[in-house]
Amino acid sequence: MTSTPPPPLRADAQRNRQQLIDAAARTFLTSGPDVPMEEIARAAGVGVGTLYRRFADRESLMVAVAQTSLERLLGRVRAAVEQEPLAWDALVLSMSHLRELKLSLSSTDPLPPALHAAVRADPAVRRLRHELDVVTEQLVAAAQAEGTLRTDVGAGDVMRLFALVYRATPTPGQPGAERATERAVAVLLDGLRTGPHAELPGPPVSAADLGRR
Amino acid sequence: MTSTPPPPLRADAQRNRQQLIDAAARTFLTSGPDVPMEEIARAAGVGVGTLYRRFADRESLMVAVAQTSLERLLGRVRAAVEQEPLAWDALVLSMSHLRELKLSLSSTDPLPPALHAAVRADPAVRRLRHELDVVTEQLVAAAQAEGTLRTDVGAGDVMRLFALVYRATPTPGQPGAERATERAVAVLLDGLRTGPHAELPGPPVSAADLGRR
Amino acid sequence: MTSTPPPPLRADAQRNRQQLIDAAARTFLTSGPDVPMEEIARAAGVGVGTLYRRFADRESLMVAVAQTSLERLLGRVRAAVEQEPLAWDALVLSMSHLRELKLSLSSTDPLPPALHAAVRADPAVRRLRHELDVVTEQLVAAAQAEGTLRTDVGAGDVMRLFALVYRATPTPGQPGAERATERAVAVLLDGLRTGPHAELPGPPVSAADLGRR
Amino acid sequence: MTSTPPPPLRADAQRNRQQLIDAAARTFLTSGPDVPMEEIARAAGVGVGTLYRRFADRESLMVAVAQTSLERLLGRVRAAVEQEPLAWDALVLSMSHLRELKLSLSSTDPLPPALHAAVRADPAVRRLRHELDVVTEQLVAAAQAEGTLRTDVGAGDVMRLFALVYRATPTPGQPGAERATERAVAVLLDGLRTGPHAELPGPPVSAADLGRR
DNA sequence: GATGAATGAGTGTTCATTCAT
DNA sequence: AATGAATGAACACTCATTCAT
Repeated sequence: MTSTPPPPLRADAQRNRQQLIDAAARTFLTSGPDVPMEEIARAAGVGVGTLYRRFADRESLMVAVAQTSLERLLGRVRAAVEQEPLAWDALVLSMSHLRELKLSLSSTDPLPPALHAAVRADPAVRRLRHELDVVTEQLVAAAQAEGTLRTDVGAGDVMRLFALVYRATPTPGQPGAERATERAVAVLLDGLRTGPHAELPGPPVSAADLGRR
Repeated sequence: MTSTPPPPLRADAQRNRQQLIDAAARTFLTSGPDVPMEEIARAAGVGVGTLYRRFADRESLMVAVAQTSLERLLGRVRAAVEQEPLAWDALVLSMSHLRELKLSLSSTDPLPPALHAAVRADPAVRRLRHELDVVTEQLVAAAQAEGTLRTDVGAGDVMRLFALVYRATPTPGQPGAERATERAVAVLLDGLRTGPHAELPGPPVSAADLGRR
Repeated sequence: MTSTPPPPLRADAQRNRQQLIDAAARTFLTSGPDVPMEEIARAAGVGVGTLYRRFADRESLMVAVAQTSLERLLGRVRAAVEQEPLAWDALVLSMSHLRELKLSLSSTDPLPPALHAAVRADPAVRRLRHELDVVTEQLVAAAQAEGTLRTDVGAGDVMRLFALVYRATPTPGQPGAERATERAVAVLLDGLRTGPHAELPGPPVSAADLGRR
Repeated sequence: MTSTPPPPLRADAQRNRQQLIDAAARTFLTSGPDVPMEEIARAAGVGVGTLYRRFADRESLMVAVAQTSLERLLGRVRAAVEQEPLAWDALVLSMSHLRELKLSLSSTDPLPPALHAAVRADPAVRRLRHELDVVTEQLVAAAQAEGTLRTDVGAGDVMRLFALVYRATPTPGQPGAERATERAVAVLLDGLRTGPHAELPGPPVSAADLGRR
């Protein structure tokens, strides 16, 4: 309707907005995607009205949360690439950050279908998702080139496996659950490492394939 | 309060009850544990009133669904034990049935806490769960004895891994997703098979440990 | 619609019907006029279907209860007239039976308006009510003639006063409440007995006046 | 759980709250304690949501109504004490206000047991009720001292008698019913006034005894 | 700009009444 | 004729969203 994009928010408004997103992320994590909007507002220390001033509805809020999470993840993956000499280590470290992402990586989430679709359709999310795919593909290729990662898997296979395992971790997590998740990841890594493995059915799944469903 | 247990249902009511449970299982699967009760009733081809006549509330319905699923799973696991000469194959086959079970294995599910607790507290569920634990422990021990399963994992580790992987499969599942899940399982199996693996953190997780959280 | 009145019920059906009415009376008393029909049926030891075969709906059932109660009351009043030499005593004894009548004397009851109206409109109830009015008027006149009852009250005044006092008695009644009701009645009687009383506002209220509202 | 009591309501909300209570009182009076909440809301000119924002459920609403009514009654009783030179007159005037109170004096009401209990358990109601008891006891004692009230009754007897009589008055009340109630009260007063009365069964009932059941 | 009050649609659950067995 | 299963309308209560202050 309006032809001018909204002007960038003033610094304090920007900060304010980010606080809302953080509160929402936290609240979604602890109480699921159905939490009353009022609870989110309360967690952010503002009234519902204020929340709605920034985000038209639950959908836009969730999209914003997803954007933020993906940005953060992407940053961490890039940092891992910088810091870890071995691509395998960078890959494992990167994937470990999926854990905090339950809400944003749409392929792994039991979001109500409408929300799911909205998140996936958001341009910023798509762009971030694409960048993440690219970096992960590079990492996977590098790890395979250095001989640490089995060569019959694609970035899609890897992402999916980690997403599945991390997804069920109960957020606050008692020590027992933490340990159990670590063990599951370790088994997974043994299955992914170069070695004497059985043949996998079908061709490797690329990062792009993942999103295609 | 009442001294006589309710008499067994009339044959038609019994059939009807099972239809409701099946419809509920299907509907929970496709639309999550929050589906309107009315939708479940519709899926079963009855009015809400009928649904409520059989099940006092959503909770009892879900408990009934869990019981049924667990019974079915247990039956299949036992059949697998009978049929497969190799414990490894029996174990893999057994676990593959977890796929249809998203709702009943409480340790793997994002049920609203109240429902979750109700399911876990139900005596019949507890009993079935226990029997399942026992059989799985035996299977795991047998597979380790025959040298196919790595010896540093427990039945809890195995159940959890399969539950995680199967859980995310969108039930009706397009071919692409099917294939991706098969590949994920295959990688997992490579991680579980006896072989040159990295050391796992902590002691094996038993089936009972799983339920303990 | 049908031009022939229903044939009198067979003896056993008649008995059956009366059992239903008694169960209903008991249940209305203990659980109010809104008790689920199913509970009434259970109290009578039959299925709801049977209840509905005899009484088209809650309304007819309540009318039947009212009829029965009024009949019983009328019988007792007549017996009191026979037995008590003093009209005053007969009156007091008669009125004491109002206590069991909470549901039938429409003028004293917080029935839902629809039920209230239905009961009052029923011809049998009207007839019984009228007979009761007649007898009470006679009793009142006799008591005034014998000099025991103050002469500026009508049968309507008397009935209303007793109805009010008895109405609040909690049905199962702990001893304390019983005693309190007895005391209230005694004060009332002191107000009704011939003696040095203040003048009452307006003319005496007849039994017929009572029903007129 | 919360360490800060809710802040006082904004002025408009305060007004609104009172309107809701008044509407509820009126509606309970005319349509019984089971009226649809929606009807109460409509009577107050607001949506159901607004009603529920102020009162968590029917219970809290009824408690609020009871509080308000008791407060009003207490105020009137105290005013009567101030204004009437004769304790007898103050007592009669006080009691006449019970008429508007059907819902709050729990000992006289056919509320569903759960509501009844909730009202009685409310601390504010208990306190008001206690204050009312105290004042009434004083009034009764004064009237007995001045020789107008018979000495063998307690405040509990008096309160109960008036409550009974006033309770049945249909609130909007046609002239006939008004008059009939006045006559009933007059008879009652004749029974309570000092004079040649029959002996009452048992000891006087105090105000506290009333609440004890 | 922020707040929280108001709205009303949506869903769980109950129960009067009907009807197949 | 008796039973109790099925139906659906009705009501309590919740919460996303809008709007007056």
